[in-house]
Amino acid sequence: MNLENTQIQMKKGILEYCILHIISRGEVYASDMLDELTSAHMIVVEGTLYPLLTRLKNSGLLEYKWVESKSGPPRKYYKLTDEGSKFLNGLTETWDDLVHSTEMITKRTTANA
Amino acid sequence: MNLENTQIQMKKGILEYCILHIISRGEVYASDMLDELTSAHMIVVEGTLYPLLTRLKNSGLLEYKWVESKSGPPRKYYKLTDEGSKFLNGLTETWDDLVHSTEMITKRTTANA
DNA sequence: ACTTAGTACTTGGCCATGCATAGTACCTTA
DNA sequence: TAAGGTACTATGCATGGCCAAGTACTAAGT
Repeated sequence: MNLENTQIQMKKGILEYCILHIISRGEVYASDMLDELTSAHMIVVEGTLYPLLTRLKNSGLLEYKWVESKSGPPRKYYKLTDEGSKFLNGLTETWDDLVHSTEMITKRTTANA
Repeated sequence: MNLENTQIQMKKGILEYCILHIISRGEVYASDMLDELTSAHMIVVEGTLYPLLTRLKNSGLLEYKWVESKSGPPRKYYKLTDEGSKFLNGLTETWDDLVHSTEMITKRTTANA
């Protein structure tokens, strides 16, 4: 039980939410997402992102099309399906609730025993 | 891959943070924590809380003392160790960073492709 | 004494997901 | 042909929240 491990645990599920949000704003491929996540200081590695995208696609929340690239192999450009949009709405509510609940606890200063 | 499952995943690690925070404000036992978590709308069940407390104690972040009760079996009253206080400080920073990073992504409205 | 209900804590196994690591495949450049 | 970069894939592990069942102690009713 160390800090680094808890950081990892805290990220579980949140990443899914962030990824769906990024894709909701326009068609992107994996490296675009990594760039944006990195610039927001949300560290993610390939080995996490690619399996997540595959899971989301297999669940019907995402779809992609192959697009030729001028500098390398073709890329998968992702976008949300209708189901993905609905799912994202649900996640947004869940996340907002969670942040709010956490604030109710951590902003309290009086004891309760 | 459904909403309920993602809610569960999102809670990973965050609960640990909330529990440590509650204990940091005064000695409490498990039911006190459940009451406060419930009133903050953070749903937690016994089967989650008790193992978590045991893990935190075994890691040296918590310590407890038995206190007799007038209405049932004795209770374990928990408090933070010095190490637990330091750990909580680290978690606070991690959580604030994570919330901030998530906001940077979810409050953006312009596309990036 | 015995049963019933309530409170407090324990234990074992399941599952999803982030991560580490290694690997495949394609393109460009020299 | 070789070297390097880019993009995607596959396998297996560790963690922690959950479920379900169980133990143990107290109080109240008969």
